Amino acid sequence: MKKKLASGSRRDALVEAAFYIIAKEGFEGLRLREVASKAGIDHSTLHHHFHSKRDLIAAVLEYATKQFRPTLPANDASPSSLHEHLTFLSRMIVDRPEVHVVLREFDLHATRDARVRAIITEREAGWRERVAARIRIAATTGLWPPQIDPTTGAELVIAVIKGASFNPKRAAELVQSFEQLLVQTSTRKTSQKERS
Amino acid sequence: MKKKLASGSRRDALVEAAFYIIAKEGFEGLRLREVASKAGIDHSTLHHHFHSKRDLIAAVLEYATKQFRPTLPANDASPSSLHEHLTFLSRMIVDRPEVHVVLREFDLHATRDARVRAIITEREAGWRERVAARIRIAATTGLWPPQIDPTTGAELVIAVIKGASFNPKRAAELVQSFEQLLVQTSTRKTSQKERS
Amino acid sequence: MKKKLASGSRRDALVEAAFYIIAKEGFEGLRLREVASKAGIDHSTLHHHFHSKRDLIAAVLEYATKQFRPTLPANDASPSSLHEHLTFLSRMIVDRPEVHVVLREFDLHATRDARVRAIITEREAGWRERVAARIRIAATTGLWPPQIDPTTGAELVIAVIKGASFNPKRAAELVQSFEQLLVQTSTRKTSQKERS
Amino acid sequence: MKKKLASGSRRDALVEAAFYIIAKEGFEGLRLREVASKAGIDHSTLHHHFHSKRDLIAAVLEYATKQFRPTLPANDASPSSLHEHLTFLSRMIVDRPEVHVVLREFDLHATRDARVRAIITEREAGWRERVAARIRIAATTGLWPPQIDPTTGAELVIAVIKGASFNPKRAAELVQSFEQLLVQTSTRKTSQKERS
DNA sequence: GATGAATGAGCGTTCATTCAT
DNA sequence: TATGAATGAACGCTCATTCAT
Repeated sequence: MKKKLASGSRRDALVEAAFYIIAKEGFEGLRLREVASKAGIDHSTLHHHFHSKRDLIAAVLEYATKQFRPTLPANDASPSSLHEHLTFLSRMIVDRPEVHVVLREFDLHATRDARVRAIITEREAGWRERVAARIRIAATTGLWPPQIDPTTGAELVIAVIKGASFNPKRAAELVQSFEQLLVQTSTRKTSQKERS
Repeated sequence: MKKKLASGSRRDALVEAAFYIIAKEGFEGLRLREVASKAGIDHSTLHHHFHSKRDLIAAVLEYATKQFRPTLPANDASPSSLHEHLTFLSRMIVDRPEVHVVLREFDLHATRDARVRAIITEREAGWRERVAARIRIAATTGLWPPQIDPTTGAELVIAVIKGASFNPKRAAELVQSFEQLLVQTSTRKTSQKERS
Repeated sequence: MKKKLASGSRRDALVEAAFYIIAKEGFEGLRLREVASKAGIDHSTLHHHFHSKRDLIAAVLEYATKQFRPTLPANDASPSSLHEHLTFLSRMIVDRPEVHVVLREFDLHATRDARVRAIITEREAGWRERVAARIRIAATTGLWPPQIDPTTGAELVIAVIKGASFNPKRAAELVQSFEQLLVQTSTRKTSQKERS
Repeated sequence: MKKKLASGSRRDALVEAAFYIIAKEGFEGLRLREVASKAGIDHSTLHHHFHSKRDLIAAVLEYATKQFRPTLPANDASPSSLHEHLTFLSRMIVDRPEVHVVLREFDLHATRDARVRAIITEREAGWRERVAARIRIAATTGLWPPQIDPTTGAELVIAVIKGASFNPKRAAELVQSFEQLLVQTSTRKTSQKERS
């Protein structure tokens, strides 16, 4: 006998199953039958929860991006909030590489699926803004080089994170050395100001 | 009437067709019938040139990585060789975004296909070494911050390029601002030395 | 409109269709699409009932061997049970030559398919034993020449039946003359005993 | 460099290769590419020797039946010629089981290919006649029971041989016990005559 | 909501055959 | 003779989806 689950949790189980399959096999390896069987239900029942494969995929994207939320450091206004953000992200890459791997799959998938593209674009816009905000704060305390404008800087930060996610083993040191570039520049800048 | 092509060119046509399909549709959208018809031959003839789909995929990977070779700036020993490399790569992302998109597809695909993984690993090791070598030169002329060791630095450079390839529109400015971080750090460093 | 059939009967229909195709075309001529269309369903539905072609083939083998069961004379202990068995088998060859033809196909196929081989070996061992048992009874009543041991005799009987199945038109007279060999030997034996 | 072979020997090599493939894999497993590569030539060259697959198959049948010729005991008129024939055939089954296995494949194949059927029918008619002739001689010397007419007897002999060919391991003892049936009947018969 | 049966498009691959060289 | 390239039909099998129960 299968355990009866609360209304939404069967849906959640399906999304999680799909998430892990995409992480392991990529979009090429995503088969609804396998998703359903991982969630312990018949493959035709899956269609009661998701009208089509694309619906499930969209739900997986939502799930993947939400992985960040619950653990995101909230103190956005702190001078070290950029550092905290980078630390958080590089830890995510190390501890849960699947999350970033799946998101990279979605980045590439976005060009082929308008629905995915819309979600990705919107989420990324939000991320970019928040990073830019943290950069602005960091800039005021000498933790970000002022000659690099926050918007482009946010783009660079995002690129470093995405790039690092392809190499989870070295992601931590890689992000750390990126931060060295920022901080030493700023420190020096500060000391110059102090000297003058 | 069958078209007659020089030996090998049919094969090349198939590889190029597959390359562009992967760029547009991803691995999920790669169908041998479509590849063959794009190359103007019957789909069963494709198997005369490539034993299996995996063989074709491996050939596409070789093709994609070779896209860099012919246009790579050769002057490796120049002090600005790192800058030239970065400029070259960011231009590639802008001018031929497909090449990097396909390579990102392969990065993700590598985890699922040992043959692809082997090629990717080997090529990337070569790239990493060459970048590290350029970094060492740059470090001697103050174009690279000496506190960041060349090996980790190469990793960082690669991450920036890979990350930038997801955003071709802003790749140029993004890479440029990354270089600003390097140069200004070094410049300042230099001026410090001069001051002392 | 889809036809609705009682559960299992679709499966049976597929097995029977495959059986008759093998009888007519041999294993070389067995195509799943043809099997499915003979059973009135789409060829992909066949895979809902049989995971693979080999599964279907195994089911056909079970079906073919079961053709004997329902009509097998049960009175194994009767002195004439061997005769009844031979009569039954030669009638089968005449009336339903396909059954034996398919079984000969399986005999040859067994060397190439371990699953088929296992089933064939097991069934044949059972057959051999039952024939040997009937021979033992026949021997006690002078209907089997005692100088031929029942195990080898069973082998001989099976060989005669298999050989006869290649020539359905003359199978009856052929088996009959084989029995003449047995009976006359025994009769003579008996008369010898009587004389002594 | 391939050795140049005399005109017919390449053809022979193809036929032999096909023969052994049929023995091992059956008609289902017979692929011209494999035949050609076993004979050391390109698969399209095979079509210079055999117009079609059916032509090759017909040639294999000729080859298989000819396997008997060179070693067939010639002394047809000897009283023991039937015994010699049976001994020869059962030895063939033991020593070269492939020959009989292939012939059984052809027996079944005959129903589907008129050309094969014609050859088989003709060869078998010849065989049947020769066996009947030997039986007639044996009958005159008490080595065949006179109440079984030579034509039907030939059929029985052929059936025994065909049936035995499915079980090469026991073919020898099986044929031997068949002969016991014949000889003892006759011997007894003879002794009866002597007694009377 | 859950299931089993069914569908149809399509996939990678095979293979006998043809043809130009 | 021999080969490599090409063809087209067909094969076993997959998979998202539909539908009646």
